[in-house]
Amino acid sequence: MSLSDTSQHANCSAMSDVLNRIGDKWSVMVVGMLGRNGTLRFNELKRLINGVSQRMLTLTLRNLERDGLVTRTIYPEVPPRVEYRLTELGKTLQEPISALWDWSAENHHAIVDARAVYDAREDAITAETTRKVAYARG
Amino acid sequence: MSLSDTSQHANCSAMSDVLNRIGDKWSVMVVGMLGRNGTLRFNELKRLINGVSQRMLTLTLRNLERDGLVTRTIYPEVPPRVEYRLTELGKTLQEPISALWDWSAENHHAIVDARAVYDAREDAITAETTRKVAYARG
DNA sequence: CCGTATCCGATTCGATACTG
DNA sequence: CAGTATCGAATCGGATACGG
Repeated sequence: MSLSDTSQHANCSAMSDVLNRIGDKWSVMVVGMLGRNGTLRFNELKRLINGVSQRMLTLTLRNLERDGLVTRTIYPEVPPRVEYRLTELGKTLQEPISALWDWSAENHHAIVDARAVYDAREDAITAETTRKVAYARG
Repeated sequence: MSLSDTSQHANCSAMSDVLNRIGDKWSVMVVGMLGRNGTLRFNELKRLINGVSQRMLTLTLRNLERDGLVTRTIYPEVPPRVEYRLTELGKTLQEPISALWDWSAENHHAIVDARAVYDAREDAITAETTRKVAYARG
């Protein structure tokens, strides 16, 4: 099934829960990092992924593990060591995510520019309204 | 810049806001629908996208317009008619989104299965804990 | 028809503190 | 080191009502 095959009748809810996970910022980051580095420990991931909190990294990794995209290996040592890596299924996800990543990098500037144009226009409208109000008042 | 080029030094926050929009379920749906159908009116989109509220569709379309991915054309008629279509930039987004969509369709079952296995194991652990507690009590 | 405005419950997420 | 638990602020998002 491809996008063009997906008729109105196809149940989009099946895609939704996949997209909910895929679309999650932290999940994308984790898959990206594990894809590049192979195997990483919890705190290595935490350091690599800028801005993720311990809580969110834990939740993200649990969800990815639950979905069969990441394996979690515990080494019963002191201090404890836990290693994460992509499963075979997880590796297949690398390609579409990489495509999205590339697109983001390539078009980020265009989007930022478009936003600036849009916001400038919005501000102009607001300013004009303000002037009209001021005129009505004056 | 590709995924493999993205070093630890690269600022991931640039990707983040792109991914925030891309990862949004409704945005993906809207881009998918507009990509397939070319031009759609507000209520056509609302009907095609299962479960979207008027509020969310409006917000999603505004954000896509702001990001330069969608154009909004108003025809000053009675009753009013507003048409949405992808910009050139929006069309380039179709391919990576389509790849992700295909991956979702292809691997949805594997993920659901993995979740079932994971949850069954979790339940087993919980049950065992419960038994131990019951034993300790009894 | 195509929105905007408002309310409000649900969810998210960071911060913090604590554990094996 | 690698988590878990809890709390509160913030955001999300549906429902509803209203407007051009």
